[in-house]
Amino acid sequence: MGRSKNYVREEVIEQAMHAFWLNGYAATSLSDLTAITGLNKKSLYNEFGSKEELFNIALDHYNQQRMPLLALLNRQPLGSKNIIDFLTKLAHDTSTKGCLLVLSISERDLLESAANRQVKKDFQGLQKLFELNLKAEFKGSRRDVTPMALLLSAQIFSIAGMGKLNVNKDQINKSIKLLLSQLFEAR
Amino acid sequence: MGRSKNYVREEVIEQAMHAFWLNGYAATSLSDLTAITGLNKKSLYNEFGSKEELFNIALDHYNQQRMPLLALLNRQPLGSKNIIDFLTKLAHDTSTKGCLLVLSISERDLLESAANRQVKKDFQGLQKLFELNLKAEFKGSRRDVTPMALLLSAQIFSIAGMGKLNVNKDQINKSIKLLLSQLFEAR
DNA sequence: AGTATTTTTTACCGATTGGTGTAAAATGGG
DNA sequence: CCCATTTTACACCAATCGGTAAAAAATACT
Repeated sequence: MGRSKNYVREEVIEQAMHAFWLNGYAATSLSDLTAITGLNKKSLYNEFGSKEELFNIALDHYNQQRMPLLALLNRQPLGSKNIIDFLTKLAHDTSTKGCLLVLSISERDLLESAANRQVKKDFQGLQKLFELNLKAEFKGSRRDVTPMALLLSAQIFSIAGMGKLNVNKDQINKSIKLLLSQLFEAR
Repeated sequence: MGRSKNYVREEVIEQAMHAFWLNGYAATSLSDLTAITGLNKKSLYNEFGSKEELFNIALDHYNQQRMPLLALLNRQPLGSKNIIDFLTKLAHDTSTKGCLLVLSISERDLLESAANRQVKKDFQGLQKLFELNLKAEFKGSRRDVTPMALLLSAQIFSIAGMGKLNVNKDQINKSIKLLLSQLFEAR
C-alpha cells in the first residue's frame, strides 16, 4: 500500500494555524509554511489542496480549540453569569497574537473568501448567544437586549486590540471587569 | 527650472491613503498605487522615497484628518461630555473600511516599523486624553480612572470591528450609547 | 529660441509569489 | 524479495514583488 506519511495531519494544521495567526493569511508564504511544518510544498498540496484551503482548515481548527470558551455561553441556566465568565476568561487569555478570527476580517485576500463569510457567521452566532443569555437574565422586563448583546460581543475586538497593543494584562482584566460590573451589578 | 510636476502631492497622498486603508500595507502593491494615483513608479519614488515612507506619510495624513475628532477631547471644560461626543461621533462615522490605525497594528510587515510605533503612541495618547477627561469628571472622588479610560479608548477597536463586519450603523450607535449611559448617567 | 533642469517613460533587475511535473526514495502487501 | 503504490525531493513555471538605471519628453528661465 505504498509509503506511509512522514507527518501527522493534526500537527501540521496546528503549526499552520500558528503561522497564519502570527502573520496573517497573505503574509504567510508557502516557504513559511514548509519551514514551520517541516514538510515540503508538494506534500502540503497533496494533503490540503491549496494555501486557501489550508487556511480554512486552520480556521476550523482554531474554532475547535475555542469550543470550551464558547461552551461557557451555553451553560444552563442562561444568564449574565455565562457572559461574565466568558468575557473574563477571554480577557484573561489575551495575548499579543490577538484573535485569529478578528485579524482575518481585515485581510484583503480573504475579503470575498469562504473564510471571511465563516468569520462573519461566527460573530453573528456569538452575538446570538449573548442575546439568549441576556434575555434569560432580563426576562420579565421588556428591555431590548440587542444593543447590549452587540456591545458585549464587540468586546472581542477591544480585547484583541488591547492584546495586540501589548497592554498590561492586569489592566485589560480590570477594564473588562469594570464594564461587566457596570452592566450587571445590582446598584 | 525644468518641467513642472503634473500631479498634486496632497492628492496623491490622499489616494494612497485610501488604497492602504482598503487593502492594508502589504496587500497594496506598487502597481495598485500607480494605478490609483495615476503617476508612475519612478515619480512615486522621486516624491516619497519608498513604499514604506509613503505609508508613513499616508498615516500622517490620516491622523491630520482625524484632528477635528480628537479636538473634541481637548475642549474645556474637560469631562464626560467630551468623551460622550467623541465616541458618539466615532460610532456615527464608522464605515466598512474600519480604522486605518487599528488595521495597521496587525500588519506583519509593519510590526517593527516606524508606523507601528506611531500607532501605539497614538493609542496611548488617546488613552491619556480619556484619563484627563475622566479625572476632571470625577474630581474629588478617589476613584482610579485608568481602567475606565482603557475600556473607553479600546472601544475604537469595537467600533472599527463592527464597521468591518458591516453591522447596521443604527445598532452600532445604540450599543455605544448604551455603554456611555451606563458609565456616565446619573442613576 | 536655446538650454539647463526636471519629470516621465520604458525597460530592466534579482527575489519571491503560489503552484506543478517528474523522478527518486521509501514502504506497504504478496 | 519484489513490485506496485505512495510520499518525498528537486527543478521548474509564469507572474508579480519592490526598486532602479538610463534615456526621452517637457518645460521654465535667460
